[in-house]
Amino acid sequence: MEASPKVLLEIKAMYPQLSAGHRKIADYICSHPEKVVECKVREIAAACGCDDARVVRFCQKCGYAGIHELRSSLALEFMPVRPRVKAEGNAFSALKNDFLDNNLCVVRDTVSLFDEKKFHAAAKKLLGAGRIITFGAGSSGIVAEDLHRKLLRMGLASYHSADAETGKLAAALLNKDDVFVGISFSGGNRLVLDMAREASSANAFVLAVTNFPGSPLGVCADLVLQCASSEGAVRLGAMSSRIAQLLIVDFLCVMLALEAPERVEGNVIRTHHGIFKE
Amino acid sequence: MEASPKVLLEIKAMYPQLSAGHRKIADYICSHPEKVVECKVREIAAACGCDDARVVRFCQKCGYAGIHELRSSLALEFMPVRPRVKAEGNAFSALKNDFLDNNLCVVRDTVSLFDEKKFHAAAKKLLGAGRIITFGAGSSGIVAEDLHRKLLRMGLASYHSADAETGKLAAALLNKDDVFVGISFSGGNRLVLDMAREASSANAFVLAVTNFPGSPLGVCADLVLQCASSEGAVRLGAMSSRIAQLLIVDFLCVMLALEAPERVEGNVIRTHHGIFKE
DNA sequence: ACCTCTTTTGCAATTTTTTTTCAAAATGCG
DNA sequence: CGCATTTTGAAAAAAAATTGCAAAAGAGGT
Repeated sequence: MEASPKVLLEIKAMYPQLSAGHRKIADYICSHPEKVVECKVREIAAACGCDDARVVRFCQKCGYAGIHELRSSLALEFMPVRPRVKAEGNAFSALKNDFLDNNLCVVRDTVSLFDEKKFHAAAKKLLGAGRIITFGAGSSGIVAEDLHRKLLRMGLASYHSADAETGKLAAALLNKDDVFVGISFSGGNRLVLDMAREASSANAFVLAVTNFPGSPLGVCADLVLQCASSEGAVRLGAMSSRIAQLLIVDFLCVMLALEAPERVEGNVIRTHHGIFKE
Repeated sequence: MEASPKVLLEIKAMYPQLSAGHRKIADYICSHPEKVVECKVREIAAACGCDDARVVRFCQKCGYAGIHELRSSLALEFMPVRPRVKAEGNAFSALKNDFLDNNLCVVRDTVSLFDEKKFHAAAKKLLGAGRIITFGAGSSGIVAEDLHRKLLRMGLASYHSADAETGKLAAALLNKDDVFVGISFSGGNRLVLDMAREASSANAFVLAVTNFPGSPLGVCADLVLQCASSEGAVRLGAMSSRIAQLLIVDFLCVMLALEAPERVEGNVIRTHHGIFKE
């Protein structure tokens, strides 16, 4: 899997500023970039059901002088020989590469740990839940909040409080049809743990998202979704763990959407329409 | 080391059958293949000290209909094949692969847009700021909160409120040494925009994190850090955009740490110690 | 809902680029 | 040296890309 060429990224970034007709061209180009190189304007226009003038104007709107400039910019991105001058291994690009590698690694490792049975079970539990409480401390808190938001969006009775005391109170009031989702990198955070135990003794189902299934939280949970941790050279706050946790939340939502498509239909559509209004 | 493109090998193979004038063109093309893509016939001819007709005839002699065919054949050699066919497996692993690809793509694309000057400038502004306010609506809100946390951790005077009214009030009270960080996928969210404008007219520095530099937020900002958008097959809420935004926040923090190591020393240690307590 | 002002669009004209034609010059060959 | 073939550049022709313009569509403000 390759990174997309900058030219296409730029075009995608222009999307909101484009008219419907121009968007059609943008779509076509992004999904068939090779056509830009091998076809004449006329043919691209035909494929997009419009006049050539529109294609040319599209190029101009995207900052190119015309089709020729777009063509060569696009093609040149792939030409390896290009400026040997790029031999510069400057500090910034080295840093960038480290950062990239580190994050790619987290994504790959976390996804590779995805387990069908566990996600399936988690999705089922959540969909059948009476109430759901999500909680995480520190950086994991924002992940908990994100999950909460997504659950709400699907019409599930989710609750989230950043305040541990309030959350603990709420957790104690859960019952056996309910689910508590605890998120913690280490699985050892006291606030999350207390809440999980509270929920557990109220007979609620405890779902844990953590890097360490053998941690106190993992042990106390009924089901653990595991993140991969990466020991990046640069470690500053909880950088990559948050991303791994979010990947789990995202994938969990994909599973929810598959199990209960009716809950998302409307939302997906609404999201699509709303993309450019947020 | 890369294999030479077929087109060039073919040209080299034609060498013995070429006239002196044509050999000159062949040499030129083989040593500057990118020129074929980016230059007009006229320019290539000039570089070879001949008329354009000769260049066209050269192309024809090599078996191409004209310069256009040579151009596209050459460029196409480098364009990634688009088979896009993914290895089969069960439905779950297919889904997993899609999900993985999509996320790897977001990471790669976003990192590829990292611009040294911009990050440097952003880091400098933040370090020199009197006060900092971060804000994002919806999913971007959690990113804003995450950034806020990290800034605080470095001892910077950051402020964040999830409530737009309060935030707007705070933004209006900024002054020229202060920074407002607005985060929005589309760059068109009204709440973020209002706040950014408020901050802007108070003469604060406006830093935007958005996928669309040309959006209202991007335009109103003094500096834009751009995320890459991905057309995931699965689009549910703002999945990948959040991750792209977090990558930017993370990298920004790496830059801050580089520019002002003294601000992190203590914290990094504290963080390391605290990992298993969270 | 209505009107104004801006943007988008297709057509046709224009300009630019590529290709072909043609006659002169060069080259090969006996 | 002279004929046949190839190569060449200038200019004509064709093709492709771009621009101007007026009509249509859309956005924004009453």
